[in-house]
Amino acid sequence: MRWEELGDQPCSMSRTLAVVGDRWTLLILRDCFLGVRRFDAFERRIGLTRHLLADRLKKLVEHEVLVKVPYQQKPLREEYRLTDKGLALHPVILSLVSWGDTWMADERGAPIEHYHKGCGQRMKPVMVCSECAEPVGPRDIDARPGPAFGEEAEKLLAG
Amino acid sequence: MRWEELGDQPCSMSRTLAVVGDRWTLLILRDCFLGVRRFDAFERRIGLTRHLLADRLKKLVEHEVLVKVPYQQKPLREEYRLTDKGLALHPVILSLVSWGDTWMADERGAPIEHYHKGCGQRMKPVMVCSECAEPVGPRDIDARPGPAFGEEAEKLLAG
DNA sequence: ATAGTGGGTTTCATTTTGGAACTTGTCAAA
DNA sequence: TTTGACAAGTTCCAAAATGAAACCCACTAT
Repeated sequence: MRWEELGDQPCSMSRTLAVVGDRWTLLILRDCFLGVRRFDAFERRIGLTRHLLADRLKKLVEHEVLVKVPYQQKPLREEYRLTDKGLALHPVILSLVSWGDTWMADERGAPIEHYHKGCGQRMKPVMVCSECAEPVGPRDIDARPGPAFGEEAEKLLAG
Repeated sequence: MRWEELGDQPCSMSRTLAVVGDRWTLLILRDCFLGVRRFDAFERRIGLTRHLLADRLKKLVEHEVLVKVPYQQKPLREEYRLTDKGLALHPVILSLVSWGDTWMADERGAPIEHYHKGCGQRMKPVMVCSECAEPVGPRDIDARPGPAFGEEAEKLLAG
């Protein structure tokens, strides 16, 4: 299976990964949430080649995760900003960072500390249920195929 | 920058991506959370080549996200199970799936529906602050470099 | 006139991936 | 007793993606 086919799977995770499931793309998005907007800033901070950076930014714009917004005319210069669709990826970034803080830190602890502006305390993100607000763990969720789950995909459940 | 260097960055996200930042790896983990444990089951469900599957599983075992557990002798057969470190990736998988449900679904809706066993209702995962339990959005977090943030990395903040 | 900046594109060698066949140890059926 | 199947890989080769470096273009500042 190739990249493009991934997006056609009857699985939300496959479809998500078809858009952001790439280490460079996720690092670009991390920087977007930190306020980075320009081509050369991404290049310097992330250390990827211009070639790939141009390609990944183009794909993110095609998928409407980022938009190009002019910030100057003569010569035309555009910067990349998160759309609502892009901003909605915040929990993804947050959970990746949080896992790294907990499981991949060295003896000095997490490189970046996160403070919640609302309560002022140092925090970790926690996943809860939208309906009852209780924390959700790996065994707390029942996944049932809905109407959009194709028939040909049913057989995979058996496998 | 190559894969391996990524894990040496003073950034929890880079370190996380050095372990799981790969579309196949994330699809393997999705299946792990659905209870898949065997080589050929991963192969059939995900549709990746055995070559890559073997490579990705080996890396996940090296990083202690999965463990190999024998389930039969003569001939020896082993299955892959999530460790505590692996189980801790649940919020990552959940947030990826949830984003896909919201932003990549077709007109028929999400392919899989998620029910919270605790309250029985159809749910979405929500990120909240560990300290005050309020939902956290992109603008609600203040990221400050901690003691483990290297000096050479400070300059990136300016860029 | 020269150098610098921002945002790329081109070229080409090196890596990674996809696809398919082959391996090893064991059991079960014809 | 040959044949086939299963599970979990490994090997081989062609095709695709990546990394490094150079090049391009429209401006601006010195």
